[in-house]
Amino acid sequence: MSEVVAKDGEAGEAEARDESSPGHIRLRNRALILAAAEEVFATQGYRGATTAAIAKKAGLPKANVHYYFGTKEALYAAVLEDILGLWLGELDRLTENSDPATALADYIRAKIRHSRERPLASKVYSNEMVRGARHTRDFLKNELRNLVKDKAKVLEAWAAAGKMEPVDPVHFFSVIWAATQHYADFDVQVAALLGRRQLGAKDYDEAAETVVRMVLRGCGLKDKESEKP
Amino acid sequence: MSEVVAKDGEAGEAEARDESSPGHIRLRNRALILAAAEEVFATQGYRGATTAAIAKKAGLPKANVHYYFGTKEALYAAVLEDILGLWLGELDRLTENSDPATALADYIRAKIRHSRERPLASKVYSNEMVRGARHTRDFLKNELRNLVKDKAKVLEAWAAAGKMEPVDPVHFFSVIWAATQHYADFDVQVAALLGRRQLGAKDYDEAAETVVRMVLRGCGLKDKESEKP
DNA sequence: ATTAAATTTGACCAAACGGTCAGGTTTTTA
DNA sequence: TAAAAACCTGACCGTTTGGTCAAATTTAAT
Repeated sequence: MSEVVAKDGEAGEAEARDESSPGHIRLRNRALILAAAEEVFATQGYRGATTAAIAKKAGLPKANVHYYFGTKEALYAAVLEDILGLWLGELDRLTENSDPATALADYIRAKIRHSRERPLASKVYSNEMVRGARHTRDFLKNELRNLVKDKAKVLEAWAAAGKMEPVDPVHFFSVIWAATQHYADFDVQVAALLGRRQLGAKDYDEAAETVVRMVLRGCGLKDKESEKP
Repeated sequence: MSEVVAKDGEAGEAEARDESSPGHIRLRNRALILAAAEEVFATQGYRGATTAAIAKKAGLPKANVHYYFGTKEALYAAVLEDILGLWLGELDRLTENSDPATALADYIRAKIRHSRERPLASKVYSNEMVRGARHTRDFLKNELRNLVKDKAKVLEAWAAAGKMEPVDPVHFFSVIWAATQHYADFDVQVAALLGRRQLGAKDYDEAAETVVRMVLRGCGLKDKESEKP
């Protein structure tokens, strides 16, 4: 129903400025609720998330959640908006003038780091896609598609300059996103296969290097062991 | 709560044998309900799926669903059991004696075909993983982990024979699964990026070739353009 | 044909759900 | 400091949910 993005909300989960500034209560409570909602939506799904559970996790009464966000659907849209914001900024490293191997390796490592640091965001997004992207159709068809078109030009330029082999940009990015987000969405599965209770720093590093190697070689590039974040 | 697999259910969505055999009603109705449940669980999530919606899609009254499966959770477990069965059989192609490039390429193409033919199964599984694999913990830690250990030996043998470079088996399979299942779970996203309403045969073929190229080159193999299913 | 077993189903229930609201308290403004 | 705006929240409501059940019907076994 409601559509998302391009409304520029006020809180990205970060803190309000100092105390006792005009809207500091609103900012703080919205951030509390958004963080709680992200967790509950990620672990319970849209329908499984109850406003009562979100309120409890945020440490507020349920009516307060409705006071700030109105409906559950509006709260969900706000959570998604936060998440889609993260999505868009990360591809900046890929420019015609940068070195393909370095830029791609850094991008993949950044995506894996993101999977480690904000797995809940990835899970909410994954859930949204699996259920048919009802709240994000326009984002996919406009913002994200245009972004891929832009980056497709970069890939073409690199290929034209003989720096890499030509690739289909959509499938290229799809595989990168699938592989990197897998370590957030399926963390339980990977951990079980590795015989661990949780994934550790080393696991994420090895994951990143595996993906980097496959992607770089997949388009005719050599792994340069670039600087790791 | 309930655990899954290794109970060998009776219907894999297929038909009962002929009519008027002893348990033909049970078989037919269970299959109807399982198919309906897979669709509803895939598109609505566990909590979003209602027994009423499943019953309606199966063309039966709600009480009938409970008559055959007892609780919603038991029905969910039965659906998962069906799906996990598919999971296990597909890795058979990977044996020490087979050619790595051919076997891996065929396996990846089979996984992509699976994503195309049974996207709902993949979505139910994805949802289960994202939500923490509460019904599949034992499957992951036992059946699936042992399977990966087995196939790790095959990869080691191939590497020892100089047929490919050594790889971490868990990350290797994780990337393959992530990339292939992505075309089922995120079909809406890929379609949007390609500017289509739905993915077509050509899209899946190109996806498969992209993944095959990356995976084969990623472990030092040449693409042999093996027979496509 | 008779009985036993399996199947069908509308009606019903307690619990949980998203959402509302009136009346109170705190914060901000003037 | 007084008025206004923003914030808070227990209690409440209509709806939906998973699940039950008894009575009826159909199918299977003897």
